[in-house]
Amino acid sequence: MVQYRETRLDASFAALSDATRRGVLEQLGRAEASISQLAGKFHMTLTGMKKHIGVLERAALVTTEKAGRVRTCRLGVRALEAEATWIEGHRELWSARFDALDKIVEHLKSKERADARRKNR
Amino acid sequence: MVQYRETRLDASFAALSDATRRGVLEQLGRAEASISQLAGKFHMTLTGMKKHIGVLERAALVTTEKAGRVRTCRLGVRALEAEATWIEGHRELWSARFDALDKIVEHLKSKERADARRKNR
DNA sequence: TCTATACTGAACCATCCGGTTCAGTATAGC
DNA sequence: GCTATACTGAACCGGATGGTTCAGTATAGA
Repeated sequence: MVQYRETRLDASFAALSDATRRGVLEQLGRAEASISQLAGKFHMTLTGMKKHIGVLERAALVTTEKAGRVRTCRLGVRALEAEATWIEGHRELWSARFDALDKIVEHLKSKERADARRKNR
Repeated sequence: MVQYRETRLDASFAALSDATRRGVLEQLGRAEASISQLAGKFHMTLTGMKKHIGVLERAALVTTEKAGRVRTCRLGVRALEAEATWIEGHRELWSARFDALDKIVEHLKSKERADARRKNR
């Protein structure tokens, strides 16, 4: 039996799974932008881009603010923090296993070398 | 104009966007397991779990090997490496911005304090 | 006031997703 | 050889996704 309900992570990883949205994040990392600017840059209709922004906003990766006609998009504060934490937590698991594997391989190699020396004597 | 085609990342983030699959990764971090064992643990049909494993395998997060009737699943070597790299690369961007923000806030605060002192004089 | 711009929302479409059932194949063990 | 187990594959289902068009509202600026 396993606990598996972390909807915030669901939303963010889903948001990150689209190359256009990762591109938007990259873009917003350089400078804030309006929806129509982003739509232009990614060759997409305004409506299409607005949907992407909606996804990023729901995942709290982006925040937006409307002034007059223009909605300006910015990177969300604390964005990617939870995701990085999750991944790093699990990388530790992996790393431990790799280290163990490395040691075994190293051990085998040194044994091999010893055997070779013995043979050449 | 922006480059946005990195299908490997697409696949992994999509794989990670499902809580069941994240659970499976966690589980496989503790011990390797057969598909039916995983299916049992996550209250799902064999077929359903097999699909999840397929997704994880295509994202190279998991590898499997069939011996006799049983297909054993293990964490993939180098799993999560690319994903962590991407996220960390972008967190740097964020961090830089946060640091800048922190400085501004700090500046405003100290100014506020100075104003308060001046007023109280 | 008129017009161009910027967004918003509804509706539609094809495709994918998470899950199922059901029918099949292959192997372990008596 | 028989049977239970473990997987595989096809087909189906409802709902989400990524995109569009079209029609609307609101605001900036001449």
